[in-house]
Amino acid sequence: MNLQASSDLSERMAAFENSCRKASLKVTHQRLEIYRELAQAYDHPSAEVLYRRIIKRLPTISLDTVYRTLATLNRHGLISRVQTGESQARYEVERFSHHHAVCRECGAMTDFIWTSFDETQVPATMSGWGEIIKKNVVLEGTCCTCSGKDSGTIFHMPLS
Amino acid sequence: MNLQASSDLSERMAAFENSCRKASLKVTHQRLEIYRELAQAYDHPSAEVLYRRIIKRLPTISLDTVYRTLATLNRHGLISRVQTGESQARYEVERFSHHHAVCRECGAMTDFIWTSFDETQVPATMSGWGEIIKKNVVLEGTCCTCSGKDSGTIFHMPLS
DNA sequence: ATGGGTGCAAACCATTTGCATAGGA
DNA sequence: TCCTATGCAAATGGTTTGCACCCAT
Repeated sequence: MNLQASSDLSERMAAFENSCRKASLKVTHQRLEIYRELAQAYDHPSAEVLYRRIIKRLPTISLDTVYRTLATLNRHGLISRVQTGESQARYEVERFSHHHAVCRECGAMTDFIWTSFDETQVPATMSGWGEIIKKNVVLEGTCCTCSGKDSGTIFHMPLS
Repeated sequence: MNLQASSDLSERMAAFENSCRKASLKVTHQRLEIYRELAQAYDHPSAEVLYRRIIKRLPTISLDTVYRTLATLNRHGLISRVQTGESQARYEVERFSHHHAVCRECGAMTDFIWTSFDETQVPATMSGWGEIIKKNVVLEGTCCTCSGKDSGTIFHMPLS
């Protein structure tokens, strides 16, 4: 999953600052830390999980700010809220087009790439629906770790 | 969208009763009415929306029972909880394999069939993930009604 | 300087739960 | 009869909001 080396984090942070300015969002210390943490996370963390990680470096931040910032960044398209059946909303920085597989047992969410799907057209019956912004696949099932048949071929990141 | 005539509703209710017995769930008046209402709904209603519809026929039913019943039926696979980014969970009776297009403006959820997608295999990288139970496409965007370019080719059912 | 952003605490609201009763098996 | 399901009400928990202060622009 580590398709990007951590060395380009500063590059991504710079891009984030630019995006903020373009959207006339103030570049605050809190927003930088929230984005940095999410950009480094590969487990689609919830607001609360993110908060627990950030508070170690930024002890004065409040959970409210994390909620508000995630909502703001999502509204501006800088991050994505991920659809899940769980009670807590989860977020990610979209590094490239990908899809999700969610385990019904443990909630682990695995990214995967499916280029040939990305290139297909939606069926003709949907051509009149409207403007399609995202086209994603969601797999649901039981991951190998939970079914006890872990083959070790898929990387799992625990949800802290 | 009305692929099934209402005349087969009694048939579906009978099948539902059988499924309940098979799962050793008691066939109560409330469960029958909740299922009947959901089986006739084409707008993926939330628990509350469903409750407001059912109470007209069954004035003594409580919202809790609707919540509890939806959770129970979902757990047994008799109905499906639909993934959405909204705060309220929405449900449906799966009549046949289909996918969803969700309008970011009005929340309308449109079903569509995509047989060729249903027949495709997931990418080889996911073969080791685990047991896949569902494989669904979610489209997000702006429906024609909201963008003001309604062509009238897609049927929209308002919520509530 | 000034308007958006933050922290705090209180409010909100969808959903869940404890408990006594009612009704299906 | 026995145990599950229901109704009521209170609790829960993720998320949002009002308000005063602070800080990036």
